[in-house]
Amino acid sequence: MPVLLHDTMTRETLPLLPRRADGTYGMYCCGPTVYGPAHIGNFRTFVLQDTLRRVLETEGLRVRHIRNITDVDDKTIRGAQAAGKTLAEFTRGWTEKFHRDCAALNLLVPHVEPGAVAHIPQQVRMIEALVARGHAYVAKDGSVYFKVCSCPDYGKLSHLDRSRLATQSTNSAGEANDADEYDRESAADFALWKARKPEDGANFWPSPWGEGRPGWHIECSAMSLEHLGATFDLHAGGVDLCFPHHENEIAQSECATGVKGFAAHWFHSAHLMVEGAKMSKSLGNLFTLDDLAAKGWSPMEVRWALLAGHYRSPLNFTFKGLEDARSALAKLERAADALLAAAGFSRAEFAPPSVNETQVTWGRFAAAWERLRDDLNVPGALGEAFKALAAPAADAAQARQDVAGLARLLHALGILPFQERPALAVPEAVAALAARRWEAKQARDFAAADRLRAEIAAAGWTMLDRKDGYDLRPS
RNA sequence: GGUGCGGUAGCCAAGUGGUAAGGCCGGGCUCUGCAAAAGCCCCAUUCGUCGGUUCGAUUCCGACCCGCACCUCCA
Repeated sequence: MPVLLHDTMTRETLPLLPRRADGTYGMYCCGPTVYGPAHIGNFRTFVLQDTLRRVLETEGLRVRHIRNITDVDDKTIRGAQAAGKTLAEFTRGWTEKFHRDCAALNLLVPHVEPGAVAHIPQQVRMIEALVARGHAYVAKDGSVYFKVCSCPDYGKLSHLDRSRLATQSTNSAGEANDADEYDRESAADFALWKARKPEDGANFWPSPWGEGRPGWHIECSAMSLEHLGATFDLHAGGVDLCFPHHENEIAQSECATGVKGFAAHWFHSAHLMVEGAKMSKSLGNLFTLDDLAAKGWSPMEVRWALLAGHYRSPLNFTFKGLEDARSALAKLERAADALLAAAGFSRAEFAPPSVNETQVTWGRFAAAWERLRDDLNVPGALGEAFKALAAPAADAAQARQDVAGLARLLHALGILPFQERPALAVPEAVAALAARRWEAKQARDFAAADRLRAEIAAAGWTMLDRKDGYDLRPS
């Protein structure tokens, strides 16, 4: 039974099967533009892509995962100039930050992470092919545009009517489109190569059409061709990329190579809302992982919260949702501990299964896995997992099966249990009060202990007693 | 206007032509100097509205209402 996933192009839920003879499953994911820290909206998409990859690998497929880094565009150039750095220095810094965040969220490292700047020749070659085949034209200033009307099935992914694309004037985005208004033959045509402008600074490259830089869409076409070939299994991104980015990629790639069927399957994840509102800088709700860490939320709690909804529905990210995630994760960890104890295992033995393991054991988590395999239904899978966990294992043998199944399931979800939560910085005064209260409690001076508890509460902290000590957390 | 997604308990969120998973919160009990935690139990006669098909619909069909997203460079 293969993994099933909804496909944007056909609008059907289809099996995910490798098309290559060698059995590898090639997936290309549109990665970040590295001009600042990625926010949780970006990470919802990357977490979902990572989860899909994990599910495919758990199913036994050998996945080849490509995720690009966009390291040249208006935003990166402006950012580098504002920071007084070269483009390469600037984007390297943000790429490294991105990698740290990905690691914290337990995202598997892609097999290749190609960058646009490192693939200029490939992009130029593809543009040359498009010009040679009559799918692109050179404008007066040396920019090159893709001729949308030369591609009869343009619009097949987003199901947009081509006749409307060129003529529409009342759409919401029509107004703010001056940046690329050079001298296109049609409003629907898009830039493949942008002629050098003064504001580009040192960021230009030679080409047959003069100095300049590649347009945005062409990088993914060139890099997917370079690393996966003219056709490959799956292409992923956020819903916003469906049009025009992915539509343009299809047009460029298929027209340049002459091979139809650029990507066999399209995986788009819905956007994230924050506290019921669209994320935007003006609302100040563009949280980064660091923002959330500063408020005491661990990356695993964030990952859980980001996975809490089905990928095709918009997810409303809230602090209540993070609290839910924290409680649910803690509950899962307790249940896992109980299972480990029943099986006679230690936490160290709660390891993900090896990829080549032939004996696939799901124990009582088979139903959860079925959910996951059917259109990446994470909420359904979690529901089944908790249902399975509600009753204790019948005996040690079942507990051992369950441990294997749960470990496998959590590995597929990328959930790492038993992570240390980062300790919050406790103010010295509060720490001192807590120490005094602990002493008072040990001396059974409960009146003093209660008084100190109240003082700690007044300072905004809650003291939680354990048998052998205590924890402090902001109240 | 076009295209798409969705409206299920206080919140989040699955799901099915046969009578509503799960998580969070809340309530009760047990345990416990107190507090918290934990364990156990309880918590939607009902699935946006109105029709239709059906022995039976939340699930299929139609209409309507509401929300959201995209419609040229935002994951």
